[in-house]
Amino acid sequence: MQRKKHAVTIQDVAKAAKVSVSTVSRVLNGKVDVANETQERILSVIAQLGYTSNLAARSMRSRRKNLIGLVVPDIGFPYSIEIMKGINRAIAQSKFDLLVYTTGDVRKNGSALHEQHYVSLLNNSVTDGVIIVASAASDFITNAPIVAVDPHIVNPNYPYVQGTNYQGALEIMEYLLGLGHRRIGFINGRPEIASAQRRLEGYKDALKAANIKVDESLIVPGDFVQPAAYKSTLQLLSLKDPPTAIFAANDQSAMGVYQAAEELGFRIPEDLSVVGFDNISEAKYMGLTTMDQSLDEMGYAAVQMLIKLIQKEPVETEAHKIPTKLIVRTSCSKPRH
Amino acid sequence: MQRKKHAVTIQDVAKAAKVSVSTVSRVLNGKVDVANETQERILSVIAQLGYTSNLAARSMRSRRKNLIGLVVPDIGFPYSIEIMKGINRAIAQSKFDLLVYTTGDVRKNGSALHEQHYVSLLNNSVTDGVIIVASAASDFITNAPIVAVDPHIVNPNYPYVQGTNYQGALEIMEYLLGLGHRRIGFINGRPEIASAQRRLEGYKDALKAANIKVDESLIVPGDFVQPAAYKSTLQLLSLKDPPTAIFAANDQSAMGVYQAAEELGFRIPEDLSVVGFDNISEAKYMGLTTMDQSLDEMGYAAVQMLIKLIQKEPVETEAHKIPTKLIVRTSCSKPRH
DNA sequence: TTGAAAGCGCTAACAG
DNA sequence: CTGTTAGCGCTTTCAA
Repeated sequence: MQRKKHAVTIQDVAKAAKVSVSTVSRVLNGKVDVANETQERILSVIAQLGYTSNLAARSMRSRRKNLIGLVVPDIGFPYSIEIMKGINRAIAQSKFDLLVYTTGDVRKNGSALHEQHYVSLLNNSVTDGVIIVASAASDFITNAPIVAVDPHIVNPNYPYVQGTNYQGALEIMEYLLGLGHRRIGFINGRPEIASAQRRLEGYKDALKAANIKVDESLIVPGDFVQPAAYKSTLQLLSLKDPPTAIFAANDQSAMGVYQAAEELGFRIPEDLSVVGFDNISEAKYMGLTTMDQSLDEMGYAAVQMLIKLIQKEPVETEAHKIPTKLIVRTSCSKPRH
Repeated sequence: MQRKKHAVTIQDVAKAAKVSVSTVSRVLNGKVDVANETQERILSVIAQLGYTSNLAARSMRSRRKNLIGLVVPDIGFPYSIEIMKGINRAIAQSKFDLLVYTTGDVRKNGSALHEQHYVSLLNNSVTDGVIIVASAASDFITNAPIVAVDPHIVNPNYPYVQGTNYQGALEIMEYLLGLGHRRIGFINGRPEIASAQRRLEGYKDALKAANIKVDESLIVPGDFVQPAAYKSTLQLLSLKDPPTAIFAANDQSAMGVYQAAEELGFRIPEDLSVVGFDNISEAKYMGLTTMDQSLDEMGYAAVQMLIKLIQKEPVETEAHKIPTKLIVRTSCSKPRH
């Protein structure tokens, strides 16, 4: 059974070591001006009593906490997980620890409105800086620095890290066009989100550059989720003149495309070439080509950036762009006529 | 640019609303004894100033924080991620939020020794209770409750949740023995960890029950990681009388088995049946059979249990056992003679 | 219904 | 080198 002792405080330690609390505080914070003998006595008392300083109290008084905050709506979502992997990697190499705050569900606390709340919660007290994932706010009021990863809005007024969505979309299209595809379907993302907008722009611009008229009937909703993409793909593939290739705005929708294509008896990639934005580990088994958005690199870069801000080192003012990369594990096919 | 205003405190709110801090605190905490008029005035000032209460200060004074803590060494590791998925699910349904503390790397702060530290850090200040993953300590001193998920040691002195490792191993063996396998290799886990010990026991007991002598040369180290399992599998498969099936103690080592088997030209499952403990999403593409440890269920159950403890509701004193389940996506083969 | 004041556990001057 | 003291921002008696 866990001992439910009343938590031992710095006072208890001071009393037991027969010194004042300030002396204990000094050894706790590694100040040099403490006699060796006293220091050892205090240390041994601390060990003996199993004392751990009170996070809340300490945070309230000291400037530096060596703690970085992360605000995510949902830590079980693959998207969040990828970003967290990168953040974790960077944290492991740093002297900072990480405190992740989550409500477990975007809907539980209507994220958009409450982002500011959570950021303040951490940043005004326990954290030296905060990373916020997929933020929708255009502004944040904090005294400690903040860095956003893949913000939803287009030009936020705070430092952020994002992928090269437009460039990536261009590359996907160049790849497909290079194989000879002329009718390429596009499964759109959530239209209000910046990254989805950029991907769509890339799709359109690539077509224009190739002198192919944009056929709006080939652009269908997907909302970044599988069911919507599935439905849209069924629709796309039953056109009189169906596309020979499909570009899905993210990994979830690529899965939806796969599901629909399989159901209709289309083989991938022989009958239908599919490229999905974001990365899917099973992609190679499904014949999909993917455009890796390197979410983990974004998380990694965000931590680096935040640490610089915390240490007041210079940071390039322009957004950190993390390059996307095309992963052709199973080649797409040329269109059949 | 983020406004770096000095954080707005309850004092600022009080001043602006022309009331005392205690009155502000009252409306903040939903006390009833506040005049409607005052209440509304304060609320509007709060909104206007963008006030967020200081987590640290608040934690110091109040008993209930509606916050659950989670201590994990590494949030980028698949094992941790699975558990966190379940925890996230449970948190989403509850009124509690989650605060995850991680150093990013087991090695960064020699976990075993520091677990107590991190638990106290959270539990003595900001959280109402803590979940600790893969704990190695046999005891914890805290004033708030704690629940361990998959503890490393055998009989910890605190509430915990774990899988049915022994039972699962038996089932795997019964499955393989039922197919006719008689020489079954075992890739061991980390021998000091309870779950690995139970899996090995299951392996041995199943053999004994089938009147097959345990051949120690078929039990090889794997340490729960791919490289070690890979090496051991090479060794196993080059015996004069190699096993016809291999039972890997976890998913990572199953990957190592796959890699080695592929390299030596063994086809799975035709030439070699492989069952791995824990779950691998690509398993079905690789011909592997898996025993799902349901790490996410363990995380989910841990939250449920912790919430009951926090609310001082009764909890079965005996450990929560989460059943493992065999996933036969691609059947193993019968041994060839 | 409200305010004044005490104090949570800690750090940071300032004396000695 | 060490102790005394003053708060950090908040909740919570206790009076008014």
